[in-house]
Amino acid sequence: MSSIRAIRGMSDILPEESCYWQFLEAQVRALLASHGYAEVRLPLVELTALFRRSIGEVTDIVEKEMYTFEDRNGESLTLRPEGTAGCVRAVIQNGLLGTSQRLWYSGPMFRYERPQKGRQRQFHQIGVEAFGVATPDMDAELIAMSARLWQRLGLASHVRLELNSIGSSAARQAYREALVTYLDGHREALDADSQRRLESNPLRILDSKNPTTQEILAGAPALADFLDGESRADFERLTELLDAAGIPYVINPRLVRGLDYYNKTVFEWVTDSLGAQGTVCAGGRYDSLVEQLGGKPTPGIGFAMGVERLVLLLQAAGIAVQDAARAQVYAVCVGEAATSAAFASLARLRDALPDLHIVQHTGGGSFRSQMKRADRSGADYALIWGDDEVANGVVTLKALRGEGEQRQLPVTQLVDELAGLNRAS
RNA sequence: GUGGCCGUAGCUCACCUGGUAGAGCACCGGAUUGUGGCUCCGGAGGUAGCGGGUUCGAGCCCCGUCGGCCACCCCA
Repeated sequence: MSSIRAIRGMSDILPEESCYWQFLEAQVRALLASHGYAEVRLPLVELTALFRRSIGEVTDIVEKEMYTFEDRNGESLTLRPEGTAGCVRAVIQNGLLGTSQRLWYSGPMFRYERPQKGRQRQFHQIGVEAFGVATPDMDAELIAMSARLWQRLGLASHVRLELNSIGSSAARQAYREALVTYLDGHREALDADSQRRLESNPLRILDSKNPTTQEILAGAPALADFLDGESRADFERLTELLDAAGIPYVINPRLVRGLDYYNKTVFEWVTDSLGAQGTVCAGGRYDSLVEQLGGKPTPGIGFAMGVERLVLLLQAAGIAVQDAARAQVYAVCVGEAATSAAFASLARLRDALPDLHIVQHTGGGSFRSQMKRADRSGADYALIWGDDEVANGVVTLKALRGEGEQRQLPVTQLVDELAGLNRAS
C-alpha cells in the first residue's frame, strides 16, 4: 500500500455507492424543479469573515472546525462549513433580492471533526433557500416539499419531523436569561459540557444527552412561554398548514439549532436507523441574516440535507437503485478481424441507439474468458464476433439471461433487432 | 479534543497458552480445438499498517505511531 492516502474523513465514493448518489440527486432535482426552485452554483471557498459573522463566533464550527488558510495575498479564506452563508452572500452580491427567490445548491462542505458513522470531514449537502417571504406558508412549503421527497425516495416511514419555534431574538434573549438563572442554581449537578455552555451557548444545553442534565431541565422554564406574539401566531399557523397537508410532526420544545442565525421556525427530519447521527435534513428561518451580512432587510428560510446520511438511509431501508452504468449488451470479439468488424458495426449501432448501454470487450482473450466477462458484466445479451461471423457478414446474438437459443443475423439487421430488445427490456 | 474496539492475500476472516501464514470469495489457466452461469483440477497473489522493545524465536506479548470503525462532543 502506498503511503499516499486520502485525507482522513474525506472518502472516495465508488461505483457501488455512486449509483445511490445519482438516484438521490435525480429525485431531488426533479422535485425542486417541479416546485420552481432554481439551482445556484456557489464557490467552495469564501472569506473567513463571512462564516464568523453568520454562523456565530462562539459555535463549535467557527471555534474549532473550520478549514481556514491564508490566500497568497494574505486574506483569510475558509472552506465552506455550510451552505447558507455563501448563498446569502451570493444573493446580496448579485442583486437577486428585488423579488422573492427560490434557490437550491449542492456540493461538498468541510468541517474538521472526528469521523464516525454519518459524519465526514468532507461531506455533501443539498441546500434549499427561500428569500423574501416572511409568512409561515413559506415554512410549510419547504417542509411539505421535503416530506414529498421522502415519499418519492421510499423513506417516509423511516423519518419523523421534529418542529419548534425559537422566537424572535428578543424573546430568545429573555428566555436565555431565565434559563441561565434556573440552571445556575443546579450548576454543580450539570455535566461538564453543559457547565461550559452556561457561559457560551446556554440554549444548547437543552438538547444535552446527559441524563442528569435532562432531569434538571424537566423543571426549567419553557422556551414556549417566552415566545413573542408574532412567533407564537406564525408557529400556530404553520402547524395548521401542516395538518391541512396531512404531514405528521412532533413538537420538540428542546429543539434548538446550533447555528446562531436561526429564529422562529426550526425543524429536523430524524431517523433512528443510522446510529448517533440521526439528523438527515434540518433547517429553519433566518430573518435577520441578510441584513446582518449587509443586504437590505429580507426574511429567509432554508434547510439542508446530508447526502451521505440519506444514502446510508436508502441502503438501510433496502431501497433498490439501478446501476446507471450497467451494460445491456456486451460485445465479444476474438481476433483482429473480428475486433475491426465489431468496431464498425458498434459505431453504427451507437449512432442509431444512443441510449443502449453497450460494452465492447477490450484486451483480447479466448472466447471462454470473454464470455465470462460478458456474464459478469450483468448484460442481458452478448453480441459475438469471431472469424466465422466476419467471413459471412453476420453477428451472433445470445441471450445471457432467461430463455432463448443464440442465433446469427446479418450485421445490417443489428439496429432493428436491438431496437426491439431495448424497448422490451 | 476525549474514550472503546480493530489493523493478516483484492474482499471477508482464521491461526488454541509466542515455534517464522491459511480458508472462502474474487482473479488467471485447464477439463470444454469458437461460448458465460453449475461442477472439478491447477495457478498466481502476503516485508502480518509502520517503527521500536522483550525473547533463542513475535502475526500473537509490551511501548510508540499512523490508519479504520463506533461513541462522546458537534451536527447534515
